[in-house]
Amino acid sequence: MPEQNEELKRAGLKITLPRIKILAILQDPNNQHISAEDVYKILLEQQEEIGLATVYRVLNQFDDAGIVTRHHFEGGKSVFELSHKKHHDHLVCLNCGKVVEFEDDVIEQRQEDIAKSHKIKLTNHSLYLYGECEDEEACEAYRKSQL
Amino acid sequence: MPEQNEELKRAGLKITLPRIKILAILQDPNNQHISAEDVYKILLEQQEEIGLATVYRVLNQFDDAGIVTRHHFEGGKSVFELSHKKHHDHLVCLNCGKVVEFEDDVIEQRQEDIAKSHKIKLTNHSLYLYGECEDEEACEAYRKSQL
DNA sequence: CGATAGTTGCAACTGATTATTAATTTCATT
DNA sequence: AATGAAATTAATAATCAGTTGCAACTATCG
Repeated sequence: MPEQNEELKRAGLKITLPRIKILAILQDPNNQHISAEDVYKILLEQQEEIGLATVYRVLNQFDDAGIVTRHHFEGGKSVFELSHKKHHDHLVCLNCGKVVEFEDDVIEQRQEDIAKSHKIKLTNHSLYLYGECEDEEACEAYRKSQL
Repeated sequence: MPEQNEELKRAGLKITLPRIKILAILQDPNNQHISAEDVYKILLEQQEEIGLATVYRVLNQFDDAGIVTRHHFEGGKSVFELSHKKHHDHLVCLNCGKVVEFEDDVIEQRQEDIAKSHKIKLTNHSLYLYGECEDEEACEAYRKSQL
């Protein structure tokens, strides 16, 4: 009974095969910031009998339970990542799709100040930086490795 | 021949009724940060014969021409605003939907630094702050005024 | 005015996500 | 280990925002 089951129990979710499998996929370091479709594809590759709707449903439950965090990167579809301990924002290369996580206390503080100055209590925010790797070699190599 | 026609001409677009009407709606101070659907609704209220697809097409053309800027607020659908001269970010009240524009040079600078430190050339970014008005009276009043 | 390239409205389509529902599975209790 | 209620599932249809193909129209230039 691996630690995944603990996580599910803590969230008040029954331990089912789809949930265990999906959680395992999310825990794979290669799959940080993954879309529902891509989770589904991996499950199919693993010969799992699962419906795409179940993947969406489970990811939403994980989000509600705080197990994962949903992000809306450019490109229309949601991506999910395991909830870390600490807050962070994202820097995305539009060429290779690489995602860098960062945290910046100065920015965080300014956001608070700005909200306060407009008499709004901040509940959350989304900050995404988009750009292009300066090292084109590495960028191209990474892009190819992701297909 | 109002100034709208100039704007369209400059963008290399023919001056047609749908484009003039849509541009006029965008220029109304009440309609900053408006969705395609809402533009369409206003046109219908004005007894205009127009298709929703045309609204989407025209807004995309305006975006390409730099006349409007597209934003992805929480909630799935895009909103558009007339392109201002200077860059700014947005602070949104999740209760009443009020949108406050702000600019902060410190944040802008930190973003540049962060991107540079990760060897990524920044092309653009999206920063949205979400919260709740502290003045609940005013918030509620504003919310009602938007229906 | 007449030609033509750009536009329009409609309807059908897409891609991402959610709702419905009948069947299956978990799990606390026998 | 067997049981049964409640939760969960797979499959399918439905939805929602946005796009596209196309025949009919129209702004603009000569």
